[in-house]
Amino acid sequence: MPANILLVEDEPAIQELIAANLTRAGHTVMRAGDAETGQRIVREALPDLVLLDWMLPGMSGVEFARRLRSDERTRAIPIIMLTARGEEQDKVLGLETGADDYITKPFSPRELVARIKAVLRRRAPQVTEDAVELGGLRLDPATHRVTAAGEPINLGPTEFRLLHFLMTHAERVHSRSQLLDQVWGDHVFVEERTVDVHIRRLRSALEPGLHDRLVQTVRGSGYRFSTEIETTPAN
Amino acid sequence: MPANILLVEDEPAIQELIAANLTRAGHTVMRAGDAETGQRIVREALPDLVLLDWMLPGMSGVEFARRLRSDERTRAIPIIMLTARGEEQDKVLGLETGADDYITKPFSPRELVARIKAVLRRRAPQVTEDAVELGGLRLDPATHRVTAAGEPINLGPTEFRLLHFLMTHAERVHSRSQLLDQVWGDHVFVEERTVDVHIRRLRSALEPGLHDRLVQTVRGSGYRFSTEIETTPAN
DNA sequence: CCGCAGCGTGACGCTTTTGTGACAGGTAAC
DNA sequence: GTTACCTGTCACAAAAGCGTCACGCTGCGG
Repeated sequence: MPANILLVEDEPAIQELIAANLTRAGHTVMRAGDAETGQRIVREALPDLVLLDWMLPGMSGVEFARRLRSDERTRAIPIIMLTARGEEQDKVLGLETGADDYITKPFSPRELVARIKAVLRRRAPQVTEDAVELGGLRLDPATHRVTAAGEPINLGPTEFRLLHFLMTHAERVHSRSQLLDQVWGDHVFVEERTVDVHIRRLRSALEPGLHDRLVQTVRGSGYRFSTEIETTPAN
Repeated sequence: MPANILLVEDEPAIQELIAANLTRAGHTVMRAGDAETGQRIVREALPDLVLLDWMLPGMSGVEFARRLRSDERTRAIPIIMLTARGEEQDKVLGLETGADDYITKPFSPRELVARIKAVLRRRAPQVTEDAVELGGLRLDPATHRVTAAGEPINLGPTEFRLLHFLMTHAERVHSRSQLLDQVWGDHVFVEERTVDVHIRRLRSALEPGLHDRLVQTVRGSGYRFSTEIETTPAN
């Protein structure tokens, strides 16, 4: 679950260290060396989370947090306070000012990443996806199961996502490039023909000669999931 | 949302004051003047929440909290610490020991009731304390026992909690990070792969080749407890 | 009937994910 | 103290998927 994180920290060495760890964890990091810069970035970029040093030149972290909370657009942005040992009594104040969590320096990179994850998840409660039932097939994201007339069908992760997408966008034709974007993600780079191979694997996993017809080829365009089985002209 | 609340407070006047307010808010209040009495009540009555004075004769509040957390049955009970001004640095210690919140004396009755409500709501998705019976396995939180066809199965605390969660949320796939949150707790930071190890220990504790199949791996997603044994594709 | 572009298919290294055994602390009971 | 668990974390082994390729088939326009 990658996020845009604003790091407000005046100490360059610490800033660098933290940023490196966050990047390695898959997050995008924006940096600010002082509160003013931080505020500007917040307004312009609307980060998903703010990592905020307690001691800042010019404006204290608490004041920074207070301003974030007073603006409607930035009110919901989670804040994690960074405090040094010996400022511990301030943690309490930090929490009361509206920080969602705090970490005492020095901290382990793992703890930092874990707390970020926890805060982000707390803010964005997971949406439970509903099961799809179509053409005698049933696909349930919650249990990660696919069944045809009660009989379980074993699919690999990619096949599962592929079928899920096709079923939730049934009757529509999707080009290989569309499928790559939606199922693989728009950041990955794989051959378009790879889609063909997974379609094949998906078909052979479904009951051959029966449900595999639900996954149809549209020559020159792409693939489609359809409950209307194509009639093979008996010529 | 009325609750059974245990109040551990040695000062009679304060005890009386708090109890009156809680009762007026619709809660049931049990009182203890010292830690020993408190512990006994906790074990016997399993309150929904513990209001815990920081300074206690005999045993500190932190020690009290620690013991609560170390017992399987009382682990999930939320704790709110009561601290006097000037003990503020201890708040941090209190939080880190496992308290869910803290309140500084003197406090307003309204604040107290509000915080109680907040903590209870946060803990709201309480798992049932009833025995679970599923797939030939029986797990009883009350007696802390697991049996398969009458035969007892020995599990460590973590394995027990893990199995308990999986069984009470059967058929559903849980990612490692979800399991860490639900079984270990949000404030614990351990490697995700630790889940794997405990799954393995859990499996090998269950009857090999038989009940261990109930704990299933969903590659790329996580784990699942299911009575529907996965069909191994007969290739 | 031919050629060509599009698609199906089987095979094959390779990477990622998961299982497993071992180990160093830590804790509670003794 | 000592003993017997638990626990979290490794490193390594095993397994399962994945992406690509080469080749063969198919349908369509000439």
